[in-house]
Amino acid sequence: MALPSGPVTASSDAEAALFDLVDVYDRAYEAAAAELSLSPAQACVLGRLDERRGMGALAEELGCDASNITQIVVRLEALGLVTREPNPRDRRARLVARTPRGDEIYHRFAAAFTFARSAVGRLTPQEQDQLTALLRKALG
Amino acid sequence: MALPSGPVTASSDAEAALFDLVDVYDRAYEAAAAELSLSPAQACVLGRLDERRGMGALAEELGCDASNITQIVVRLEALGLVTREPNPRDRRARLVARTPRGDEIYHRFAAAFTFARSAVGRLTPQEQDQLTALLRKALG
DNA sequence: CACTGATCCTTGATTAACTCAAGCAACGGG
DNA sequence: CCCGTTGCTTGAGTTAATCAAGGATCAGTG
Repeated sequence: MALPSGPVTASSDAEAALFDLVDVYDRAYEAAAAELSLSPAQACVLGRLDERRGMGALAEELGCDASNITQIVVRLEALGLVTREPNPRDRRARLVARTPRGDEIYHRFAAAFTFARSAVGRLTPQEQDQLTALLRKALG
Repeated sequence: MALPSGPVTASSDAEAALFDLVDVYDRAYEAAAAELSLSPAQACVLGRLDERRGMGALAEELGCDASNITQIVVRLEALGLVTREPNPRDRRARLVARTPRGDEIYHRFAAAFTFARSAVGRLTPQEQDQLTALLRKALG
């Protein structure tokens, strides 16, 4: 289990609530991945492959070094969850795509990660809209 | 940079907003730690040492194996940020405490981690209360 | 007091994530 | 046909995390 991000001593209830949310969210994500024997990073990459895409695009979107993506994709490939096809338009590049098994595992992961769904589900539709608006405003 | 926790394809705006919040929060935490040449895990442990405490208490609070804490604390000790004193009441146990330098570094970290503070600061006091209530309800 | 089992922590081994530096191959403009 | 750039991989090194095993100490019991 990754150590939580915080808390820095919260100076308000709202900050403390934010921290709790982040902590529970992250732990739930990790637990859902673990149910399918995935690391959080593997689940994350798998989740970005609804469309096939290049290694570089993944690295940029995820804000990490390309070599990190290489490593994670190699492991996903070894698990039979993705393929790396040559890109016909550019022979330097490779297109990563989920296999049928990758699709299945990912869907099961998405089903197992109930936290965000059920958290939102505890709110009325109005409250959901309120929350969305408040978070968007807070995010600036 | 740790890969983000999600998104699982969000089925509502509220879920997407939750994900965005968690992502930005985690990245900000990591960036603040990096400013002080700390890993997120080191910052996390340092933040739990306002009072001196045992290794086991840290492991339990953080939900990880004791040997993980040993490792992190050893590095913090090598950096001169914490000490491991013998526990006079139990010679098996050791009490971890921040050094003055650990205090200083941690306070600088807390100052650098502005995300939660400034996010909440973008809201009026009423909105802050609303947000807190909504998050608490969503957390169940 | 001596035993016994539990507790506290460390060590060692292993895996994964992440970063950086270096390199290869292919692209594309002159 | 160069040559700089781009896309990705490889290699080396650090950290985090887990598990298994072990040493030392404690605490209760006979």
